[in-house]
Amino acid sequence: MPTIIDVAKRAGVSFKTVSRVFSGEDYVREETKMAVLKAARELDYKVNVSARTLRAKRSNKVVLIGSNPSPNYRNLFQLGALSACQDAGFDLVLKSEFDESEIQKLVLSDKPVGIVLLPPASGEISILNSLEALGVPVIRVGAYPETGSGGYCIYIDDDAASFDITQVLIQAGHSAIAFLSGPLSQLHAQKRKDGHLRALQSAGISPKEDWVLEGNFDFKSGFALADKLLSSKERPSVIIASNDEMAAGCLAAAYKNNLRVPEDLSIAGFDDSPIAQVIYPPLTTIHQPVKEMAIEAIKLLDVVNRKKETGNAAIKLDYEVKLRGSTKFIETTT
Amino acid sequence: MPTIIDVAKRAGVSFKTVSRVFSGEDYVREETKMAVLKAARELDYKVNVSARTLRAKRSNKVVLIGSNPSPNYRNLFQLGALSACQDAGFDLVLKSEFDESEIQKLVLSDKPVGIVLLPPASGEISILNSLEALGVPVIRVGAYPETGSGGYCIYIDDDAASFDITQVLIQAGHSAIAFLSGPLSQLHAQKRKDGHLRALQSAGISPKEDWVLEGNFDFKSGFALADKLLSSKERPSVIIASNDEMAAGCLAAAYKNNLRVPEDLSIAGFDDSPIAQVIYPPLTTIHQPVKEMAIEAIKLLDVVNRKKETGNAAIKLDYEVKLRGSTKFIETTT
DNA sequence: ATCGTTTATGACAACCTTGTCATAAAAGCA
DNA sequence: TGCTTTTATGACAAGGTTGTCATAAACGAT
Repeated sequence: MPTIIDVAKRAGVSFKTVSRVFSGEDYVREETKMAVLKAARELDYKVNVSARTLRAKRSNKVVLIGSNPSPNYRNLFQLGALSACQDAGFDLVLKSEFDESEIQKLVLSDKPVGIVLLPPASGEISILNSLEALGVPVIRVGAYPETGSGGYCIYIDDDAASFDITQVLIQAGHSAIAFLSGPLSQLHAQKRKDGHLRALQSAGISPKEDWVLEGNFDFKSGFALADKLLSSKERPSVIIASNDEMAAGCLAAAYKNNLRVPEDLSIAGFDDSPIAQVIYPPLTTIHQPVKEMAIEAIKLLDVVNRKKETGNAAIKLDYEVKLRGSTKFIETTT
Repeated sequence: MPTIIDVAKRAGVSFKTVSRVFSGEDYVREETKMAVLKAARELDYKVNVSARTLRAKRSNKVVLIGSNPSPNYRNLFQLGALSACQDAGFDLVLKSEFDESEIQKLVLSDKPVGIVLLPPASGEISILNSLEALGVPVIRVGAYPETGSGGYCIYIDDDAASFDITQVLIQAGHSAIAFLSGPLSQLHAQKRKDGHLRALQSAGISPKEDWVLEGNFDFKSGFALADKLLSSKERPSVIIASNDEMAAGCLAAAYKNNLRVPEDLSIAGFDDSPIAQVIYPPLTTIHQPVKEMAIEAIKLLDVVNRKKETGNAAIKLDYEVKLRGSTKFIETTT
């Protein structure tokens, strides 16, 4: 493997200049830069990450902490993050849970480029604070800038998305609408509920208290709650779940109760995770650009890494209502 | 952060001796070793991986190449590999696909501890050969020692597992059995089919040609094939799919065709991936110890890494038939 | 023309570990 | 005993990069 010195010789400059080119330092003439890059290309030079890390006391690791209960969401995010990391030359290190002392050790010994937090960890202020104290850039996915003082946030407008999907279902002729929220201690779960209620209100529908239930973002709670809803006398015509896992649970409960979807019951989810299309009928849901969020997260870290200073920013991405087979359009007799 | 030198001072030995202790070299008195470890503990010393990698020209990266079409299988394996890597002090680098030139570059520049291949890449001899030529240890998951000359194999007996689940269903009273195989170019897909046919034969059931179909290990092909099976005149009483994704597709097709599972149709899968319990009814399937396979894979690499030499071995793990709600036991009127 | 500032480049040390070689003590053997 | 071999430890260099400092040229302002 060629080193910086080989490239320097070939380009006729000092090895320090080559270093400058590859570490993105200033003060290299455009002409010199080109010559260096040409020489590097000819030799197929690759920077030695270990040496760089050793000297610069900064690794190329990105730590992804994913304690999200939905494996589909996690998996999708990982995939996006993975390819973005490959492009940026970062190593993706996965941690399944947030363990303060472990992370602290990791940060101190490895000096990672940054830490990406998935919900619900991304919403916990105590976590944010302890990471900021370590001076490591933090990207919070699915968290809002109004929570916590700093860090970088990447999010969608959960409130508006929930409003939209509810509105669409109302326009489809539904009025007996049940809603399964996530744990309300999580801000995005709360926002999804808020948006839903707002849509009901603006349509003049008063929410039935028994039909707004709190789940846990997983299949099991979705199944249990929907089973309860469907086995009682008065049934909703549609259940909106706050994520796709819970929606899958609703679907299961429907079949258990001998109801056909969407003929007897409509179901909607949230996330558009892979599971949405691996069940029958495919799920009406909110498409969240999870992969794009991952890519933005890594891009952000790349910028922060180059600038060598931490700041803060918030990126709001667009969502999309996906109408699929799990919801029925009721003919309104006008 | 303390270095090897700090530890050496505290323990009253040379830094080289400390290095010996941490890199597992021979020729350190037990007594000295203990003193070093004590000093290291007191200082909370951690080896600097970059420095080690730089000097030893060997990284602590494990490359996991997962081109498996079942995201659930991949995800589960990743999780197991991840925690095992953390224990062993390895970094897990994920690659979604096998790209010969990319991998070659990676091996040459990073000198990874080893490469873990998931199916179907693990079964392709050309891949194995090109990796062996690079001299990097290869762990093949779901591949058989009889394929290819070397490397390390971790697998289950697909033939026997398929035999067993088929036999269980026959004993449950089924005789109209359809089977969806994976792509027969993949050896484990072929074995699952073989085991199935063997079980039919040993029960004196002659397989219907139209009921043994080749799918692609994904939801879509499972759905399409089952839809075809179920919309024809003569229906099987059970469909055995070669993995859970395809079984989920069968379930969807059943609902589409207005059939109740398991009342009108039984379904069985293979893998016991998370999806098996996130559908309704939960899937009768073969539990594959995917996490254990991942852990074994990393353990193997750890051993190989310490010995600094590549050999070969094969580890066969146990499977288990999981009977769940998706299959019906037919009362036999004796 | 002179001086201060910015731009561009180089020389050299430092980062922390492992590899190589040297050396001394202990053990094995004739 | 005297010799070779094994065990145990240390001194020192090397690995490829970036940080620091020095220096020279180019530029701008007086």
